[in-house]
Amino acid sequence: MEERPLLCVVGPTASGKTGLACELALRLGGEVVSCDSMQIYKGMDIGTAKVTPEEARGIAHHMIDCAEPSRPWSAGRYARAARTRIAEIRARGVVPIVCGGSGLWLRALTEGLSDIPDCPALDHGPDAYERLLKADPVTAARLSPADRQRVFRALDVFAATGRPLSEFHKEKGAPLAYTCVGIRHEPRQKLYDRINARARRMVEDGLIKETEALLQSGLSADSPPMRAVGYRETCAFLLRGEDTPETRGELINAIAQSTRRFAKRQMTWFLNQTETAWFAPEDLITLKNCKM
RNA sequence: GCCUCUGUAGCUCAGUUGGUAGAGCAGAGGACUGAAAAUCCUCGUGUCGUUGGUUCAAUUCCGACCGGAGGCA
Repeated sequence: MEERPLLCVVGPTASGKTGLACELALRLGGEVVSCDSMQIYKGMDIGTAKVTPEEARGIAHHMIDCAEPSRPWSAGRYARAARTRIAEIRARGVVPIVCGGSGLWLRALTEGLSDIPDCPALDHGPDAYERLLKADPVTAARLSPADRQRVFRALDVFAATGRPLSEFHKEKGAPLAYTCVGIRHEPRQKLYDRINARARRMVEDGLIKETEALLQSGLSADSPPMRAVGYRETCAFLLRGEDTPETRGELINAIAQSTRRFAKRQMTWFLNQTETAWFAPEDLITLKNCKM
């Protein structure tokens, strides 16, 4: 079978990726493969804006609800699973359409990551950076000592394999043939308006109950999924224990604000780390009206 | 009407024993190889409310006026 480049719909949160991916799938006879580091988890629906049946219009979606929030996935695990799934979809003669806003996950899927064994996450203590300086000076040089997450990761790799992370990075992953189309709202305020409205809708649609249920299932408030935009703020709201119209308004504002910042980071990634063909939402309306 | 406090960056405020000012938040830009919706880096000139006075020099001291808060009538 001919391998057409993998079509990927990218862009910041709330830009309209889901709608575009479904529309394309409908026209191309495709199925959607999510590339979203939070929609992968069960029980996180409202806060991650997962596709609803109405939006999906019968289009099959993959790589959603694959994991329990208590057992977080990694970009590497996602890439392996998604590549397998994409191969299966293609084997059926169906066009896979990737849709998502998780930059690193998309890179892992499309470009591949270096082949590094699983390394247990350890607590490397306050002098982590000093130790990394000795173990892996190359990685240490490009990291800020304050970037504990990356410093710890580099030490994890060294502890588990005895090799510096920078050595692994010299061996690139295996890339796929792919092409990215992105949705870009200009001026940015247009996107922000959508984000603000969506934050409100999420709370109205039951984000608080959803978060409560996750916490009651035993998920810790500082587990990676609970630190996601929306859930983090809702946990703080729940902890405060005051549910009034005012505190709800504050919650909505807090969620909208961190979502805006998140969207900005996503745009920085896609603009600078990927080669994406950008379309304005207006152009996509035209696209929808023409025969493909 | 009188008295007291107050007016400094979009917001909350600090400060200048008189030499034109700085934090947090917000915002902007950036980085990014298994937590990535994460994590981290960089960026602050603003008639220091207005207007007179004192002074070599006032945002800083004094007066008046305007806005805000409180108190007394």
